[in-house]
Amino acid sequence: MGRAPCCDKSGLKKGPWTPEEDHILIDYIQKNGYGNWRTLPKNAGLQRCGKSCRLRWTNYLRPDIKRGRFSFEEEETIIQLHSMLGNRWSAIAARLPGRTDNEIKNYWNTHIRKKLLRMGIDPVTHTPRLDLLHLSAILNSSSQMNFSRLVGMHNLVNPQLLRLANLLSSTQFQNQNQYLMLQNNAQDNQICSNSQLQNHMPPLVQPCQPQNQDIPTCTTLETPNVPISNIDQFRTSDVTNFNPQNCQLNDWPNNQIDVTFFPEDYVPLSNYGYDCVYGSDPPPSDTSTFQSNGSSNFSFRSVLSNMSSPSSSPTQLHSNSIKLTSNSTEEEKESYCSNLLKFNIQDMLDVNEFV
DNA sequence: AATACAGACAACCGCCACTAA
DNA sequence: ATTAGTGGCGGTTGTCTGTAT
Repeated sequence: MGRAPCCDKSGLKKGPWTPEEDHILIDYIQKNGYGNWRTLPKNAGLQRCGKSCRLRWTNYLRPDIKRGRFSFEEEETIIQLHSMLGNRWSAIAARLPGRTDNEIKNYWNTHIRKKLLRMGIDPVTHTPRLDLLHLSAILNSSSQMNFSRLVGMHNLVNPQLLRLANLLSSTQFQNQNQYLMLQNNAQDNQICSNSQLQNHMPPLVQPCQPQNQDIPTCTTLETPNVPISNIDQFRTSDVTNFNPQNCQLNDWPNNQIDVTFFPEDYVPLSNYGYDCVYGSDPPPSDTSTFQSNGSSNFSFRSVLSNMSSPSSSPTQLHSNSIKLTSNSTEEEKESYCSNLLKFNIQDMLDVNEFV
């Protein structure tokens, strides 16, 4: 035999709380505390479910709640914590005094998430957009489907997108090692569970197993000869029968890519194309060819660690030449954030095209 | 001025781990 | 040992408000 039901749901009020109800709830809790939410509404004389009372109190009426806009420092903290903890809003809220999990969750979904997307960053993984990465996986999907076959896709997909995707694809195999290393570190430090960690790493190369329903599988592209000018069109195309095996072009020897495939001003990137404001390696001097076998020194890990490592922030974040305060304007803050997480690839193409 | 649309956020829903009975 | 309620959490929805047309 279990406990009695928490409340009889019939006849209980739902929807927005009135000031009178708030007053009753505050009064009651100030006098009696909030030990038992089941009996609280009845004792207080509220026609509400105990759960509703608890939510109203913890998310809105609690005296220690800080109302108003999030400061830039708070926003920065949320991003860092989210990169470590994922959508564990209560855990994030525990590190932001005066803020509730609900408030942080709302702020993330309405502000931060969109901001990261605008910057070309996947708000779930805190790495460059998953759709771009997945496209890179498509391109890298098998030994038979190497980079040279992109030429056959030129009229199907935005060439710039292909270039970006290939750029990212070159990092995939390296990421596997980094993932394993980070996983071990996470286990050692007990930062987060493996499943959480996986959510923060770029996908391993798993062709034909999309990580996200929105993302086409590798055997897609049914609408040949239809230029796809941006990623949204690509994603919404009816693409089911494309078979890379049917590509007619020969492979380039030694997996070396003709430099003419890249923009004239292209320079191989360090740090996976992230232009971290601190610690990025200088570009290699030889830019005549580009190795597509993942031998370049790009590193998403640097991004992840820069965003997630408590030691890297806020000190280093604040080391930027632009000093922001709580009074900084929204534009200043956004500009500052954009610089923090700027892609080098933005130098060679406009990522916003794909957002 | 009216309408449509988007953004913001409060509140609800459903699930899960814990635990009282 | 089992059952079922409680509290907590994350995801989603509903409503209000501001802005654009």
